[in-house]
Amino acid sequence: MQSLLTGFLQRLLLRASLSPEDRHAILHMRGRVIDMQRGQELVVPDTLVEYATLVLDGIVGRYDQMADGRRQITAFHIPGDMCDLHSVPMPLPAWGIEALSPGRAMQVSHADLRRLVAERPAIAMAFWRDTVTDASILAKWAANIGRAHAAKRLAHLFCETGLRMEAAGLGERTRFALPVTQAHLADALGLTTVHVNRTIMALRPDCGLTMTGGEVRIADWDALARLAGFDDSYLLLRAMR
Amino acid sequence: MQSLLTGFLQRLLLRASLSPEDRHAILHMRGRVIDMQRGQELVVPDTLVEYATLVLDGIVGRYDQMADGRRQITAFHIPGDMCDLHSVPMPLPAWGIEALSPGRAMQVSHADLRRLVAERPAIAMAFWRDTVTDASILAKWAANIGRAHAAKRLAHLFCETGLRMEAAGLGERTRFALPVTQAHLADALGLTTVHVNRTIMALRPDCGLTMTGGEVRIADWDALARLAGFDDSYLLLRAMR
DNA sequence: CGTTCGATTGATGTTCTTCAATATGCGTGG
DNA sequence: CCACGCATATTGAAGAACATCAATCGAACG
Repeated sequence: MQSLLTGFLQRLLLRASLSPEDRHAILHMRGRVIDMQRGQELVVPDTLVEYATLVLDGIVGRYDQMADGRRQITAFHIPGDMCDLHSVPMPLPAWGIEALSPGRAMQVSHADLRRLVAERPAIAMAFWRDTVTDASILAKWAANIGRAHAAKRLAHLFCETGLRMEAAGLGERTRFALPVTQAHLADALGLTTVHVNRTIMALRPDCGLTMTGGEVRIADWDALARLAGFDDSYLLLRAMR
Repeated sequence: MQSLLTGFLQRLLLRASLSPEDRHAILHMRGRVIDMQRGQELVVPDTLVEYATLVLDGIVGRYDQMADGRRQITAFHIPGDMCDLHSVPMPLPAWGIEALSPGRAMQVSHADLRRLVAERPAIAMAFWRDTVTDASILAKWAANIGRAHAAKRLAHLFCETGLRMEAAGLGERTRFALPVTQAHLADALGLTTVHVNRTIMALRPDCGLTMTGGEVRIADWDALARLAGFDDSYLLLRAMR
């Protein structure tokens, strides 16, 4: 079980310092490992949850479901992310969480997490910081959706995901696995699948961007970052160093 | 100073239960009261902050500033909100905060807040919960911006603000002060001022909505809520009851 | 009384959506 | 091994929502 948790600990250590005892406590959390199918619901909106979900493999998405059937994805979670750590202080979320690709996850009970938080202030602060980081990314998504054109939105999302993957040790910023569909990208960016498709194809010659077989490759990172107006400070990767 | 803090305590108590000692500790926080002008910067992006800001009067906005001058407002903060409580665990935010109207605010030092959090686990949880509530609202904003047309976006924002005002004891959902400009609304909704103006005027006959002299009145709440597809669960007002 | 900021209006252009059809890949069962 | 079905990707044409540019109006304020 320990090896499954190293990714999560690594993520926390990006933005917090934890004592050996705290690290030990993180690595010895227990949970249930589940296999996920694409589209599988992990958290249903407005339903009480009793565990947080650590992504082990695959991509998981948080989304807002509208009455008319439209949906907005508000986060991509990559392996090592404890999605819905929010539910520890607030176990009745209005959003939903679902697997965007096949993969595996570990469900860690709120009872365990609350005990950890109560006994270890440094872990409490690290968890709080983790949800604040998530909020910082979400604010940037809102800005991207509200104020950028399609090409810039896509470019920004790919830059962000590349950096997050690299920071998590899951590839390079210019080459990483992102096994989601164009419809998922559309739901994340507030666009239609048709327009996402056309925009990605326009990005290929401009930035050497390809997305085939669930793998993203970025031949010209600088061109993509320039188009996106990308500034990584919102990822808070250096905030506590 | 106590009376200035009752609004914040009231806000926390919407979603948390605190012991008399905890309440006492909240009410006896100390801080510096400042007057705000419209447009005044409270937090500059990518700059270290050493205090959180409690809104006493007026409206405060969190925003993302893009390189090309465009800006996206990612939160409206009303009196009683401790904006940037996020900065307690993460004092180098990528976003900015500015006064959207004249008003007053109280700056509470991080040192005091961290001490409070370290000594009082219930307050730590209440603060964490507060930032999670903010994230829930932000996720809904992202969905609104990404997936709703202009009229629906505006209607949703007015419904949300009305309910939050009412919950904070600052008016009724159908009548409350919102002293922001149409340009602010545009920046919050990912639209232009021109389009906001035209859309508001279209909402007047449909939902009896008026916005004059910084005051919003909603004659037909049900029509507005229907248009917005409004469901208040994301405000988490009943989550901990 | 002029200045400034915000609200309003008009005309025109463009990004993106919508609707529809077709293509492609991939797993599954015959 | 091939045929089939399903999900995803791709392409085209037409229309709608919103942006842009530009001007005017109105109220607050020094």
